[in-house]
Amino acid sequence: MASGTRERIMDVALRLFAAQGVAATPVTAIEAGAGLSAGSGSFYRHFRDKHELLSAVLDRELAKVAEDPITWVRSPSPQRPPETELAERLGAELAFLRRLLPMIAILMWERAGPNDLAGRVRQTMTARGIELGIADLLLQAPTPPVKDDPAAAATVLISAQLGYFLSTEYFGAPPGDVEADRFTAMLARLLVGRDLP
Amino acid sequence: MASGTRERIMDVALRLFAAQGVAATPVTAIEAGAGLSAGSGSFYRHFRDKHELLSAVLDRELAKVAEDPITWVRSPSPQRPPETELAERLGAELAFLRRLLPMIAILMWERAGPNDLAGRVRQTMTARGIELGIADLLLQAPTPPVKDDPAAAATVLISAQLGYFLSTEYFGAPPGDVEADRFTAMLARLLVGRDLP
DNA sequence: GTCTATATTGGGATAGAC
DNA sequence: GTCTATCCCAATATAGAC
Repeated sequence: MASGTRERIMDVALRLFAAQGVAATPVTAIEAGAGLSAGSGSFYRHFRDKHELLSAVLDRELAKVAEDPITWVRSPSPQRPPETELAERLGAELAFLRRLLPMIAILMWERAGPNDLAGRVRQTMTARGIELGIADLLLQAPTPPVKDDPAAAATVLISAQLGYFLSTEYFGAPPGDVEADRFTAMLARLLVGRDLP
Repeated sequence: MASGTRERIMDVALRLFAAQGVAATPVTAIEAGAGLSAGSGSFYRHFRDKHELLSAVLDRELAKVAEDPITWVRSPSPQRPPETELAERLGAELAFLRRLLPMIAILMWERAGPNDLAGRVRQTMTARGIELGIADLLLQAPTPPVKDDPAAAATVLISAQLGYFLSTEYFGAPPGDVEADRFTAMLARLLVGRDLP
């Protein structure tokens, strides 16, 4: 089918937009990447302009991410220590953020844009339970600080994950060159607060 | 002095670059903002091209930030509980990040660029003790997790700060709408781990 | 639906007068 | 050191043949 072209255009655009920004990605490059002739306006048979393309790409991607469940082990052995379970969940969450990365990258570039990109991405992150789904797990092993203010604890958790992720992606390395496993393990340990004085 | 123009150009450029990105900021806009005639090439009497301007702006800004000490209370009353002191220090750190914001924003936009922007900003953040200066404070009140792996704990700390900050700046709101004080207080509490089971 | 060709604009950069 | 004027190119978008 010839209208797979539209899909191919969106695939390429997502990749290029994320890699170099919307402004820095000429339509000609998108055409080339989609197997069309570089200077031809063939692109415009499929989208009115670049902005419409951007919208379409984001909608499709957000929809995909929204469908695709976070794959983490749904506590198969319910007797494991809570910090282990939490650490695993945190790892899955980092992977989920990695899926969102292209959109986050675009968001950074298009901050000033007319579309409410921030809102749209934020909504997906929220809806996917990145924010709220956490709180209930925290409540499984609540240390006093967490019990006092679960929302703040969840904020610390999400912030740490997001910061670690963005630092790795944008600065090329995690803060302090600590690998992901070590990071999530520590974060889980601090939240669950086992071995204490 | 007429060569204050160069400084004015850099001032305007920093603002515009941070607000809308380098690519989206035409030289004409910079000229206009600096009080020069919009279409004139007067800009080029001061900088060879936009890339040189970008470099100059970053260097100047990084130098400024490097000189300017983080203003936090250097433990005036040494008997305060460590989580209070830590919370204060975390607050000062957030303010410091806010100073770095324009450069972080530029970094996000210019990720693909030829200059090693990421490296330069990262170096400043590191040099300023954002990474290492933390560890010693942590050691003032080391909970077992922190004692076991101070580097990982520091990474959690920095990541949380960075994530909270970026989320606020780019998504328009902190994760979970928790204000800064509540956030830093919780982070400090989790790290210092006072009241425990 | 894709091509070649082209109109058109916006922005980077230079020339030369003042 | 700033101006006016201009060149040049890259990129958007369209026209019309196939």
